[in-house]
Amino acid sequence: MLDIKLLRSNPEKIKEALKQRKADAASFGKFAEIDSEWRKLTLEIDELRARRNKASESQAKDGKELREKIKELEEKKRTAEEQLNLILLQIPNIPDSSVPAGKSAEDNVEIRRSGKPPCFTFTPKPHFEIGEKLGILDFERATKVSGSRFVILKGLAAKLERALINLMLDTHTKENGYTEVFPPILVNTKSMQGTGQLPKFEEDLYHCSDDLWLLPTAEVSVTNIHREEILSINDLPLKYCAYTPCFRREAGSYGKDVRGLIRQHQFNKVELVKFTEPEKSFAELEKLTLDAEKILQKLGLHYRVVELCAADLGFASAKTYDLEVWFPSQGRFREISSCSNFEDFQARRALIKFRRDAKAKPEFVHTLNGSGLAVGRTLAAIMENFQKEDGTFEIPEVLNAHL
RNA sequence: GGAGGAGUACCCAAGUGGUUCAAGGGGACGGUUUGCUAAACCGUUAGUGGGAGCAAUCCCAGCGAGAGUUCGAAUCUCUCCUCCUCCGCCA
Repeated sequence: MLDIKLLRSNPEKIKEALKQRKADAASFGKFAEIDSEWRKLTLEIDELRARRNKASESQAKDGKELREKIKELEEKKRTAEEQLNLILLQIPNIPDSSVPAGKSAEDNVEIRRSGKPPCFTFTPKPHFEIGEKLGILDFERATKVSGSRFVILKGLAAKLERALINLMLDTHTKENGYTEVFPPILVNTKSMQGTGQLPKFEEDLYHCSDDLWLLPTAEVSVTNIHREEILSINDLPLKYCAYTPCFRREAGSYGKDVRGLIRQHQFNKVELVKFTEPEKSFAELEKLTLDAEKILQKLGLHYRVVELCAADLGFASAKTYDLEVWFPSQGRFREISSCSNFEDFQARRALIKFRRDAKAKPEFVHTLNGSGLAVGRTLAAIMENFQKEDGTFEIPEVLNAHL
């Protein structure tokens, strides 16, 4: 959520910024109108209430009339407030000034590369062929059990999945200084609103009974750990890592990546989340990205870091680096991690603040997160990059300690 | 799921319709004293959100959340949430 004061004082700046990310500026066309209506009502109500307070002090009898008038105006104010809130919750974050302009994902900027693509003396196979042939990936039965875009990992694949999770968690906790948490996987509506999944992206989410939602990413429950809290500056930066399954409906991606582990309704991910002071968040984003990269380096996978252009940024993000890993069967890089600085966008929605010292006014923290990494895609990348002509694949040395 | 109980500010806590437009204590912060620390004493302390104003400042909201009754609600009524105790069920 953006600062409402910014919307009042400088709407043009925001409209300009939103154009960059192809968001519709029309979404808050009525903002000014409704906002001034709201302020007018607020003033009127406050004055009436002041009069009522005076009247009740002297036990005068004209309070009834005032009460009815107040009730009427409050009703109107509530309506305006709801509309205003809906507008505010649907406006995306403003891209940071360092973010490159662009029209689409084509305009993302490569920042750096690590390693080299593997050379094959044969035509490399896609991971799902390798896995099905080895009997360790079973898409057919998973479809029977659940539906399309599900998989059953069997034997070595299941074991590798677990080893990867452990490698990631151990690296982030022991080497990168994150605190491991295992959060709820079902969350309430307020949490989904806090990080920005709702109200706008309901169609991407699984909604359960009792008004609970399945996590699309651990970002939601981990960031909301500190919702409506005032943190001490001594605790910053707070760094958490969490392994959770993630659930996405993938509405609107029919026909995309239909085969294999790349795009599943359920997948495992290790997530990194940080809470920082505003002036440190961009430096922390660089570090967080390096933390995620470290896993790919340990596994010996070829990857590149890409800075997303304004048009490709996620709803809540001010700046994002994607890590993309090489997939030999496709001859291209695919996203395996996304590391973002949300600045105070999520903190404002979720009311996460900190105090610089005992007397200071609370300020919003900055929140960041990144995948460290998407586990299924990592497994797929290992199978493809380290495959041998006989249809088997090598297991990176570093995983042995975790198998 | 059933039956009870509770939720007041950073913490503990008084308060069942109008000098409580939220006592008291602890803590925290500031000060006096002191070579330093502690103690003692004095003072400050609901944070927050919102509105008006160039500003000093003024006003409004707020006792778990929301609605209601009333001239007036922490206090009465209803709904919901959370926690605790007992019973039942359960990995």
